[in-house]
Amino acid sequence: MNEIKKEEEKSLNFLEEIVEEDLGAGRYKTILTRFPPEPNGYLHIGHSKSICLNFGLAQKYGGKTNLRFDDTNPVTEDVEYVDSIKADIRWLGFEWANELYASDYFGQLYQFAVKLIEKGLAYVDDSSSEQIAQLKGTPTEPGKDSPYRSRSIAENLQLFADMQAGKYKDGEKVLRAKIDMSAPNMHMRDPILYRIKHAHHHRTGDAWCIYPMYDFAHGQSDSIEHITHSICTLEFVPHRPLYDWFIDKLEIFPSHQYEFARLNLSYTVMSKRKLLQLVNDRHVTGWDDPRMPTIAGLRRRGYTPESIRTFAEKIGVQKRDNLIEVGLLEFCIREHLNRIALRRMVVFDPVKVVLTNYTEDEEILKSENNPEDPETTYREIPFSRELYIEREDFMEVPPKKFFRLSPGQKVRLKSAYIIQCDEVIKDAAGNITELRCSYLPGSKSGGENANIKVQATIHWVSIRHAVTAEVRLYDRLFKVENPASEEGDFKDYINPDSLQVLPAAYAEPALSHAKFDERYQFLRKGYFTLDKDSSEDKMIFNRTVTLRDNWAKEQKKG
RNA sequence: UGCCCGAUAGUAUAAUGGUAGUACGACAGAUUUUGGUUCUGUUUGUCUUGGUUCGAAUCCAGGUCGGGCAACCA
Repeated sequence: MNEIKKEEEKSLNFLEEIVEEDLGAGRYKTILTRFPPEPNGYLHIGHSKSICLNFGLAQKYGGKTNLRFDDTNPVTEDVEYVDSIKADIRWLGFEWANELYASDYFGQLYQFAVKLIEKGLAYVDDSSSEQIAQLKGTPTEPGKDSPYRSRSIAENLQLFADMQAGKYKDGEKVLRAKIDMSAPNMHMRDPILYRIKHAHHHRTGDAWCIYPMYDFAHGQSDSIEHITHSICTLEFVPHRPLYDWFIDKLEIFPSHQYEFARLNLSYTVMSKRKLLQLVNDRHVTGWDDPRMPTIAGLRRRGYTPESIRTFAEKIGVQKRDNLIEVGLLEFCIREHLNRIALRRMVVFDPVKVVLTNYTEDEEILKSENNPEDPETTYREIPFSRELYIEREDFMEVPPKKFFRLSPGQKVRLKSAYIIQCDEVIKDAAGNITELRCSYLPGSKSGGENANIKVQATIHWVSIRHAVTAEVRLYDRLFKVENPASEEGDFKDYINPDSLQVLPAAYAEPALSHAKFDERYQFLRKGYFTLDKDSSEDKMIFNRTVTLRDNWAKEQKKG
């Protein structure tokens, strides 16, 4: 009976449909995908969609995925990025079949170019970039042939060899495909195949002074590796005819390109160019600033690989432009952290509570590390006469639906006693400095008065036993949903309050053993993780995400 | 004003000629020693106009709107 239901739940996305169709028709025995980053920046959450798609597709259908660095432009690329990209993919939980570089194929690509020249399908052009742009025409007007277009095959062969041999300076000559200067698709108007760059390449060093363009490298690299499904983003759709043209003319393995819509996330930006600006202009502290949508930033913020993979799964994939609500990402991380995070009590903005009728020196109480854990373990929490509670958990004149502490009212201290507020002490300026309360004996867990109902349970710490920690609270980086589509400079929409630092929050002593790979829920506050800036004598916590907060919602309603 | 891609609740995503479904959100309620979690319920949608058909989100035609394309970037 569940057969049909299950079938429905597992509806395929359009890429899975293509793969199943190809496999079913026997076009391939097994599939091979690839993730092809250019090592010129850090990976971001948008890349994780592509990573999950490429690796996920291969995993699902028993195939493999190559990691291939698209390193055809030596001036923008660097090994720093190669290393970070590999680390990020591994952290996300994927392993590639082969680590490859487009630069591995420079020799073969050169031979492909020679073959095209020999077939009369490529020529060396001496025009300047301005002249080439001039003759290219516009989307609505056809282009015109270059004066160098009709050079003989022999001359082209010689000139191209000279280009490769370093006889010319940057920009003096290019190699172009001879296709159709009046093609309605701009990419087919004799695209440039090779340009001269006397630049040091991070892998091939100074072996080459000519470098292939993206269009002449990507498809051929796919083909060399026998990639069956080359999945990329929508902006490459107009490149596909060219991708196919090269494969056809070169008579090489027919890889096929398929395109999907890139991920856009609300309240952030997703282009490397913009992210680089944020770093360079010091709007953030680096590529791994916890407010950045980079994988490194999300990791430092406390996101888990599982949550990002779940997110990629949930957003699905299609060819229409999209703007995903960041709320969905937050849902995914909360869902995971709720299951794994250790509960701890931390007071951010303290107000002192003195239990006037508490006569013991101290006592040790117990509290769950994680109530969601089927095998719940417990930690010890010291309790004493003087405590801190959150300032916002007390109101002298409470509004209607305020359930917390107020004069004459009772609340429960989590895993401890019920207390009642008897007296409010203020300084000369009228600020509340201390709350004099009485506790209800026998009201702690297991006690004879433990079942008395109170409206709220709040967190607390014993002042004498508290440890301090710096807490960094993050908010969205931008004030608007889609900064990239807004008028003017996207940086004008940066949220000035995206970081709030609390130099000293008061935590229960159990938190002093915090570990870098551990996740914590500060009760009623949110999920936190230790930041890499922490030292032996100073703990620094990043807020990954807040808890859902219906009380805040209620307050907003007025 | 050329070529290409796209349009299903607020946001995503299914339904592949036959009951418009799911998730997130929102709203309401139950449970709760976290105003958390969990559970239950409610809410809102096929861009438009024609056509084909017994039947159209789906096929066809026109329109509208959104996006991409004129780097010696990828």
